[in-house]
Amino acid sequence: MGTRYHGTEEEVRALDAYIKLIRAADSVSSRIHRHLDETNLTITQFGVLEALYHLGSMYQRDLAAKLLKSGGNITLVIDNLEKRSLVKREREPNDRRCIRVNLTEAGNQLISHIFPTHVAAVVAEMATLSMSEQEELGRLCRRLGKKE
Amino acid sequence: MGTRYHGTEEEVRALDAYIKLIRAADSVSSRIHRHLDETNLTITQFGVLEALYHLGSMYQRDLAAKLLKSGGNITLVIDNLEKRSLVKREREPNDRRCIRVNLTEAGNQLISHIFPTHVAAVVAEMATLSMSEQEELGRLCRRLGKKE
DNA sequence: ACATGATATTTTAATATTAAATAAATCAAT
DNA sequence: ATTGATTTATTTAATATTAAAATATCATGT
Repeated sequence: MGTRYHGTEEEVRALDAYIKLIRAADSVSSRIHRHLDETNLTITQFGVLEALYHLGSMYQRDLAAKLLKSGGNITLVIDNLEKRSLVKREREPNDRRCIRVNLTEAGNQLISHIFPTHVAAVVAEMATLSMSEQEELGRLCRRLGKKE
Repeated sequence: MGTRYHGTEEEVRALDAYIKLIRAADSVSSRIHRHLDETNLTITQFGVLEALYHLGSMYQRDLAAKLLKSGGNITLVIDNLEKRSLVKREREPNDRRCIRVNLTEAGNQLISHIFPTHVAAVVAEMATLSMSEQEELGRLCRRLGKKE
């Protein structure tokens, strides 16, 4: 009972920073996305709508790359959004392997309605840190994420 | 096509820091846990074994709280670990609602074998940042995570 | 033209994850 | 002591997620 890990200073510092990073991302993200409850959107579904809203219609391949998800996953997420008529598929004539995903009118209405709420939630959540601290966090995280 | 979000400075900074935080946590965690591939353990399964290894036997309730997962999820994860004989369940005599989860000998062997690899991966990954940067990241993340 | 290889999507099988409903055990309070 | 509320674990239903296999399409080189 209670034998916590005792490593070198370097190890303890790395483990500590790592666990705090994971926990912060987890709890911040779940608080920020709480407003999605009313819409019955999952985080990934929101991510798809948001990408289409800001970048225009996209291939499933590009959605997968942008959202860091597998192709099979995107297929299912698009299926579920399509069932709710929030997006529609369209086969690309020039390259019939590809499928272009578009917002429907309903999808566009929904995301344009909830995106400002999302921004407000992000701002409120990050306001725990000062402006310069947010910038510092961004710098550190970018270096950590950008490895390969 | 390509209409990126244009908000106030405050909004852009918050959104930027937020997305970098999420991406860093995601990619760092997936790189760190790559070594689990050989063991066929999922991240949550690893989390359960690690908690039991360092804290001793625990109730499912406490595992759920520590790993920030729902009770139903923990039930399934323990099911799958139990199938592989890595943990065992034991009803608590004093309070028969509770179930105490223990490492088996095989579970103990496995986690004590892979934990040093895990630590090495964390150290290597976090070495992108200097010691003081790791500490700064930890401080910022702790404040962000600790809200409520 | 045809074989080969690469790419995009879908499907399948397994686990994760949550919310909600259920069942069992305990606790509290009159 | 009995009723009522709380707590713990399980089950169920739905979506997420990945890896791997299967399909379909395109591109290339001969």
